[in-house]
Amino acid sequence: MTDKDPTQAGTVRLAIEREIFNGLLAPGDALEEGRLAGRFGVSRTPVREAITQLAQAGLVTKRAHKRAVVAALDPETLLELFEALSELEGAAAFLSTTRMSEAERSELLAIHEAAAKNLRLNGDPNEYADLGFAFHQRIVSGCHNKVLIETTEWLALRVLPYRRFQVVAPGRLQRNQSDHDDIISAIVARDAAEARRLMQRHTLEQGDALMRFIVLNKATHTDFHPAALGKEHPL
Amino acid sequence: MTDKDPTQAGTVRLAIEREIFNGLLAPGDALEEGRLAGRFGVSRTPVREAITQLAQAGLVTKRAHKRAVVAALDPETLLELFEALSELEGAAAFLSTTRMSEAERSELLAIHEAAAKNLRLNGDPNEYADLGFAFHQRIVSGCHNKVLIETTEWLALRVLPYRRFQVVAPGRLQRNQSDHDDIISAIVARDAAEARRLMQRHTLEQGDALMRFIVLNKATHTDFHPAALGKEHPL
DNA sequence: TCCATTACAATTGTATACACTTTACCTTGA
DNA sequence: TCAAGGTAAAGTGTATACAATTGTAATGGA
Repeated sequence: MTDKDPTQAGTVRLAIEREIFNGLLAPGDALEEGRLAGRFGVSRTPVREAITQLAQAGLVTKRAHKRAVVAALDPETLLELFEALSELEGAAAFLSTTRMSEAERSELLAIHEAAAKNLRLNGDPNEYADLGFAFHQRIVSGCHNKVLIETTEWLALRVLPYRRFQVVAPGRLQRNQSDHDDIISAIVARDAAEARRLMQRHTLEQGDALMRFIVLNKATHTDFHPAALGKEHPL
Repeated sequence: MTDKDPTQAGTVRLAIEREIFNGLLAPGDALEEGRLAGRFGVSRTPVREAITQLAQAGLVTKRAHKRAVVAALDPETLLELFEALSELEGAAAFLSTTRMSEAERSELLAIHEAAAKNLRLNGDPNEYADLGFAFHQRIVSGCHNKVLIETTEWLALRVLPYRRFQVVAPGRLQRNQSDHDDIISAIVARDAAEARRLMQRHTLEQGDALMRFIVLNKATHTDFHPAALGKEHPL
């Protein structure tokens, strides 16, 4: 997914992608080719190509003769996204249970334990979030099916701009950790079917939690504009 | 997926896509921007944009400063593709079992029965293939999850160029039909878990059959070049 | 005042020109 | 004959110019 593309179009694409994940560019924001070209110091051509790629990836939407905008997911689509993602991550967990190498499994355990330690000692929540992300990623990559991995990451990418809204609801982290506990247990016990079931339910619940937060906090889309969370918006 | 895009880039993209599915452009073939531009009577710019889109969709591969080529799937990737596809179609079957409307269900039944009739009367094999495709498609679309549908079709698209190699092995059609029988039964009985299991196994077996055929018939990739099956290759 | 129409500005879509990279061929030497 | 190097051809990447379309605001009439 993150191909080292020495071409300017590739560089610009990564830069825009980064700004979307950073929240500098939020869902609904317009991507003007001319401005971006000026900001990045290139011509419109590579910018246009970058936007085309992002559009195909689903991160921005683009209709003929209209300005491209960062993809804004309505609650329904967000729910569908998590439903599909839960199936894919569940499948990955199923396959990973029997396919992970010993090294991969112990790395997964190490990540899980680091997260547990962070939680016990009331560590940095951002670090905990990163560990949680790593946890999911290792389970997915453990299935050793490049197509499945790519597809899963492709979907996960689309919800990434919304992850920043994830609020730390009371008890949410503990619940998350205990879910991970159970998943680890199933994997260690080589119970693939159970790993699938737990992983799927877990991802689905994550989506529900995010959805609930967004629906509760929104009047219009602009209300949960990431830039409103502290970052100043660029021209 | 098939957006009506009045722009030339969109038209060119559809045209190239069509040629790939037709076999006019086969896996491994190079896509030269200049030639294509000449053939379609446009400049290189929209052609280039079309290729970028196809590359992002996975139908062609493109590296910097190298000619874009129609994606050639090695057997390993093909297997991975079917494994992932089987999970998605299984998930779709699971969801469709409870979500399909009465109309959708009866349409699915009608398709299934038409296929059965075709098989009984030794009808046109191409028609049977079309009905089989429709069968899968209805089950997928019945899940009412646009993201899941799009993702599934996206993967199915990538194996489409290879479907033409599907040989009618003896007893293969009967086996296919009996698989469909069982899936229908599970859906009618509202046994979602069983529908998932059967659908997943079925898709996986389809992939195995295709794989087996390809591996048996290939010495090099060019040996199962679609153009070799009758169509003359375009310059 | 309000709405429709129309002209103008802003932005996207396409063509063309050019720079840079890769590929292919040809030469040259052993 | 074959390998290595270099040179020309071909092809991609980017910039720029222009055409086509859309957004916007001003103007006129009711």
